Amino acid sequence: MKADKAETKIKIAEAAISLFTSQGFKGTTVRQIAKKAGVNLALISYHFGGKKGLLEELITLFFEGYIRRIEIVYHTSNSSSVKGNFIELVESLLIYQQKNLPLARFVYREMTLDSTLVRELMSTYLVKEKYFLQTMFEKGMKKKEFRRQPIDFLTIQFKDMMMLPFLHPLYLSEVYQITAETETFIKPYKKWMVNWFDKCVCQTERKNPLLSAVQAPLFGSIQEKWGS
Amino acid sequence: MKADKAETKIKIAEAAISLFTSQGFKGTTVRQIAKKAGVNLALISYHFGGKKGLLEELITLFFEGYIRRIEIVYHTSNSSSVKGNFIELVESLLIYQQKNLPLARFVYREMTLDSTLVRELMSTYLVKEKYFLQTMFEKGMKKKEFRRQPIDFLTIQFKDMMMLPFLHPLYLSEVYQITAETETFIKPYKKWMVNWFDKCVCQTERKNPLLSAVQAPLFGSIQEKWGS
DNA sequence: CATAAACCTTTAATAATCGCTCGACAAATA
DNA sequence: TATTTGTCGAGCGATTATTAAAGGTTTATG
Repeated sequence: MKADKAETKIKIAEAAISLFTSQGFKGTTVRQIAKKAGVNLALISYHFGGKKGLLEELITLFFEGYIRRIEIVYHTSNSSSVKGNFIELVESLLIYQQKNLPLARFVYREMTLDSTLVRELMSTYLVKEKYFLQTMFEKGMKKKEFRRQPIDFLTIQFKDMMMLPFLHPLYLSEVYQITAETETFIKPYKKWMVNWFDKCVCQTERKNPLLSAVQAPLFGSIQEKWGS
Repeated sequence: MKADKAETKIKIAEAAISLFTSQGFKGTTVRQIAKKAGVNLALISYHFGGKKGLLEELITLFFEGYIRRIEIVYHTSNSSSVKGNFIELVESLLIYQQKNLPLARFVYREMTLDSTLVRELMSTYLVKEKYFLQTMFEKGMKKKEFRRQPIDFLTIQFKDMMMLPFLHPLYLSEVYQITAETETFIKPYKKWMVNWFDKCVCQTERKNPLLSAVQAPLFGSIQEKWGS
């Protein structure tokens, strides 16, 4: 019996993601993957050119989609404020990571290792990510919308906050009974990040007495612009 | 020739930490450890009861020191403000992690896996850590020193910010040319975290006009209390 | 100082498991 | 029918962690 080629490939990939996520790449055997996928062991080498090829294909798949999301927001954002751009970005990336939660988790973990693959991925994708984020932050600073502050730390913290719930889901569920998988998570966490933008990233109105004076009546419309 | 027992054990532990950190636990073989430590292969099983025992001993060692640092600040802090307590904690934990940077990195990575060991460690150490942190945050809120906000997110973000530079040092050095190993790192990063406390955690003075009015002349002494 | 006990280290070997490939077979394609 | 493509079982060669047995060294005891 000969199933569809694409179908078995997907079955292998799904099984691999699940196992890599909970056990790590090195901690997972091709036999486990084949068994979980319900296919023959040799098909992994046939379709992906071996265990290592499977890993690279999965990681690349994740980062391609990840960077694409950033580029889309970067180029086609219709928000007038930079903070608005960022909020669109936050929403897009949270949804993307949540949809690919196990994949994201194991990719992020794997990226903490030392290997030539990791270094290649960093110079390919993460340098690009850094460029987009820092350009956006700088834009916000130039417009006096953001407070001037160390841009490296700012970028790193933003990325880290975006990554946190998907790198440590077991920690969140075991210690805090928070599940990043559910739909109910994204909303409050997004709100939390918006609050961080307001308090830490944006220019505080206190430093500009004039703006502070007119702030109250304008409050509604400004909020509208930024989205809820 | 027979070396000192403790000496051999330390050599093995150091080699293991180095290799686990860059290659991961599963990615490291006992032969590599023995070769790097310059000792016989069987000594690892002899001294640590096998590779797994070595892992558990190292992780436990790290968390024991980690929790002790928290407890010390928690019980013996001489700061009058809760924010002052936290700043002492930040400094103590940053130094501890920096002194054990490779160990911290591989422990944090290993904690993102699914295993009974990880779950045990979480319920043993991370639940305790959560208790201390949340109690401190609640104290700050009761004293109106901290703004009322979701305490789970607050605690998680604090822990995450404390962990960030030590879980992703390769990312920081490859993409940002930041090295968490150097002494020059702690100071600006600590400052960054203090700023986060001021902006995001603490009650803003704007909400209390009276305090705001007397703030300027008192500025010096308050700053003194909190430490630089 | 001599001897026994405890401790540390090495050699050699074991069983288990690893990723991967080969040849046969079946199904689709031409 | 001939060829390509997908699937499978069997098994290869290499490597894994671990251990048992024995040798060497230190320490305690008389």
